[in-house]
Amino acid sequence: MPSISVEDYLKHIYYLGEKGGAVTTSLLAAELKIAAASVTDMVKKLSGQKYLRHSPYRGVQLTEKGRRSALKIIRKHRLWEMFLSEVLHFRWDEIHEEAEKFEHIMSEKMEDKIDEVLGFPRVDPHGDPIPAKDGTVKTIVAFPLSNAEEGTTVRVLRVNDANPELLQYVSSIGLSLNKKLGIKQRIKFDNSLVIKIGSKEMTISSLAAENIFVESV
Amino acid sequence: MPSISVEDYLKHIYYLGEKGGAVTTSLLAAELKIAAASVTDMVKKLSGQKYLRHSPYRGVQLTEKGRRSALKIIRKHRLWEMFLSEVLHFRWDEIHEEAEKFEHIMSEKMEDKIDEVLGFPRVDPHGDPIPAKDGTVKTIVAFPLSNAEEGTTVRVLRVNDANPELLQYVSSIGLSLNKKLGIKQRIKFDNSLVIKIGSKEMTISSLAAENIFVESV
DNA sequence: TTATTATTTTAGTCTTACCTAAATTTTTTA
DNA sequence: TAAAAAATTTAGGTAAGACTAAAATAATAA
Ligand SMILES: [Mn+2]
Ligand SMILES: [Mn+2]
Ligand SMILES: [Mn+2]
Ligand SMILES: [Mn+2]
Repeated sequence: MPSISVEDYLKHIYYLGEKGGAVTTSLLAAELKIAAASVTDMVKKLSGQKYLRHSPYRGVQLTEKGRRSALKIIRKHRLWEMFLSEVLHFRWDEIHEEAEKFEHIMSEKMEDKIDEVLGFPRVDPHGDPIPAKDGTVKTIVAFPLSNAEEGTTVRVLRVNDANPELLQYVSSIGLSLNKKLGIKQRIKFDNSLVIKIGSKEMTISSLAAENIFVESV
Repeated sequence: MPSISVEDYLKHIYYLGEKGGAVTTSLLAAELKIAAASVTDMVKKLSGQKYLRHSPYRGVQLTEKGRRSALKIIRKHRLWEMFLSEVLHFRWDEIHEEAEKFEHIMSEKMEDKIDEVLGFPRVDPHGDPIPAKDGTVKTIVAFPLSNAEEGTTVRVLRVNDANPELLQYVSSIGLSLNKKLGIKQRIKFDNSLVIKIGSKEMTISSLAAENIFVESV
């Protein structure tokens, strides 16, 4: 069984890999909030255990074994978020942090029970896909709200769950998954957007819009 | 925050203390399945942090601080067992082991949510009291079934939850919490008991009877 | 294309929580 | 009540996973 640290490394390497581009030591160090030298140590260990390939000075890439392990943890994380939200009625800005701990100690039996109680959900409360047991993940085709064009209408598919303050803010303006938004105007000066939710118009900053993912409608 | 190891030490020191008698290094070592020398190390550390008092070569005793910490963990453990049993429908022989891990990572918020969802239970699925938040514990007055007298009737109040096989066996003979038992006969040779549950008579070994706690009725 | 800067790795430590073997203290037995 | 046995502590180590500082390598700028 991989340790909690190993699981966290694998998960974050997977996340960074998904974003595209090389997964470098410094990127990982920033993501995990661990010194670069420590990351190098661990990377060498994980490489020895065939979880990933390491080209010194270049970066890392998960092997199939590493990818599978990462997806197992991500599945547990997202199922647990769903459970916290649906069954224990936690707010959607609270669940990510709780899930960060539970993902490491959930047995497979617990994973199955929760999956069943929830009715085998495919998507977590932030719109992220829940990887299947066989290692399949549905990719969600969405683009950042910040790229939406003036005059179009979009639907919210996903919100970055790593920042509770973003999630609180997003809720507070009445925005949630599957809501439709009208893109009224883009402010040149700071790239903020004037959007319409239901009958209300409001302005949303570029930073917030970069973390909200939508599809054209 | 105490580490997982520290929490386990405190919890098991509390358990041993409850049984009466001195809590010695060797007792703790056996309980925790850790070498005696390692226990001495940790005991010195915990003593330095005022979780307990240590008389070298004599044993340890929790301070009020230590007792409080122990009860917090035990509360989480038993609430979690309740939750696994009531909400996720785990069998009563499975829940103790799962709870051993979760007790260490449950936040206070999670503890409160679960308490609420369960309707503020006082007793766990094995009949053990759930300590209150203020550090109060209801003592359950019960004696081992192995001490019951021939010809009496008793009610099951508690079953030792540390051994899954015992729990499976206990269920399989139709025995559960609050069931009434007639004590028909004690076999001198091996101290086994002939008991009556409902209309069925059966024999139960002395070892099993020592782990089932009852009251006279 | 060389010099400067940034990134990555290596070397050497630290802490936690364990271990075994040896020394010390307490308890039991003769 | 002294010797033997058992329990406990001390001494010396290990492994995991972190750290800082220094050395090596790669990327960028002059
Ligand atoms: Mn999350
Ligand atoms: Mn999520
Ligand atoms: Mn238990
Ligand atoms: Mn229990």
